Amino acid sequence: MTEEHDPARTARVLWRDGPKPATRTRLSADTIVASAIAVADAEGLAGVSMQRIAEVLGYTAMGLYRHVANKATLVAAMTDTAYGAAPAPRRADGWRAEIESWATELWRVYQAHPWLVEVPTRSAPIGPNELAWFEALARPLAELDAAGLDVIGVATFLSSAVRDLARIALELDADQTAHAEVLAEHLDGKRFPTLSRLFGHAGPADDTADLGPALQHGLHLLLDGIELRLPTGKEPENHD
Amino acid sequence: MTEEHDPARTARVLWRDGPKPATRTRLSADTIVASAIAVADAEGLAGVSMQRIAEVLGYTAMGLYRHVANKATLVAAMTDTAYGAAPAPRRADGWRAEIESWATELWRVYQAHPWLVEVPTRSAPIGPNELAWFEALARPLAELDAAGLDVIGVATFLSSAVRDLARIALELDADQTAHAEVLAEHLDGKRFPTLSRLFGHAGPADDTADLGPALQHGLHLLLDGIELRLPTGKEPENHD
DNA sequence: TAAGCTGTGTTTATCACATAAACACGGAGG
DNA sequence: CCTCCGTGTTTATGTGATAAACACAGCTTA
Repeated sequence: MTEEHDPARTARVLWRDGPKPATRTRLSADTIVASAIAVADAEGLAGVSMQRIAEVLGYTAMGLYRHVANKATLVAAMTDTAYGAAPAPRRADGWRAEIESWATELWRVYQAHPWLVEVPTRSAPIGPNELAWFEALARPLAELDAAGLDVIGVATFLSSAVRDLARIALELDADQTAHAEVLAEHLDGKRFPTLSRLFGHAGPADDTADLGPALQHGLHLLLDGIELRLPTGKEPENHD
Repeated sequence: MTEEHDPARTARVLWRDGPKPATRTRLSADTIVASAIAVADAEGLAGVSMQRIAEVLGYTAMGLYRHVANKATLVAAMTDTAYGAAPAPRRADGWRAEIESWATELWRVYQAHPWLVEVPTRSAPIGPNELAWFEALARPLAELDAAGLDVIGVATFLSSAVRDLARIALELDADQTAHAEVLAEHLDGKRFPTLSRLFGHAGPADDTADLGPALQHGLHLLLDGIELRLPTGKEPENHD
């Protein structure tokens, strides 16, 4: 069991609430986080160990602890940093376009930092960037005046879908053939009629590897559902 | 870096394709998996170590390796087992009800085995139960004859949302107050106008802790979106 | 039925990691 | 100049996965 991830301490790093900027210091939380992200980008979260990061920076593992409390904190900081600045509002484009673009941008973040989906998120560490992303999605939804729309609920639903779709897509990316084999071997038509028909005999690898389309499609349906609730019988147009 | 999770080997355990049932053996993969699930239910995935499980069963850690290859395999087996049998088809109830019920059942699985959302899913290990769950969702969708509906895409989208919503709900459950504090401290109205308005000053803890509603709501919208594509101008009814 | 083979569990050992504790060194303040 | 503190280092501990060699019980076969 890992040590008791202290959320308050973590928050202080995430929001740069540290007490003093310190003096003659070579290392800093920011450089550590940056290196850790670089390593994770290249080798996945598994490649990030205190020793490894220290080594990359030319220090010893224990040196890092002067700046980051513990590994959980480091990972939390990496995470929030990796999300980066949330997309700027684009009211002019209309709410649908804005939300679709939001989802696409988030998808790109996961492509750029695949390890984000591996981050064990025990005790949701909500950092500034993560919050800003959420805000950027909630705003257009909130301005919508759709009957009985639960903004937080929808926003959570959507963020969740994006994250998990990204996770699956990245996993398949990494492990396509093995996955396809197992499936091919066991996907018999009696037990799984629908799936075996849909996947056909070609195996699903190619179709499912890029979940971008699934995201677009699901999102589209969801937005159609929202549009239904807008005032005035404004018919949902065909957005294909 | 953990050892190279061999999917073929894992598959053999998941699908019980093992070569021989073996002879005079006290331990077995099934007992090991069962104990591991029990431990995980009680203490989370972090509580599951080879030593721990062995100890529970009255053996040494290395003894387990005669039956499970490695820890990744064990976890994969735990996972598929924990999902349990997929819900039986209920065509009579209509497709909406069937899908809503599917989501609810899956949500319950996550409540029963919270560690499922912690499972690091590198290289999607598709076991029989997982596949059956997916089939149970894909079937009603596939029978739907909705214009341009990407069944696999929607099914993936929905499963993803359920899993990740469950993850978030469980995390908040575990860590509510700390989370609320951080939020309360940093959620200023200038940077996050929408969020701070929606959350109000009460803090979001109570509202977001139970994501069941968010799931119901998002699902509802999604289904509305699907319903729009059904043949004949069959108007979506109000399912509140 | 005795000698070995094989399948099961054990002992021992290694290595990777996180992190605690004591220590060392260099500059800032008295 | 001496001392203290901040910053990084050395040393040490504990946990976990898992390799390798070993031990023992039955089954096999002669």
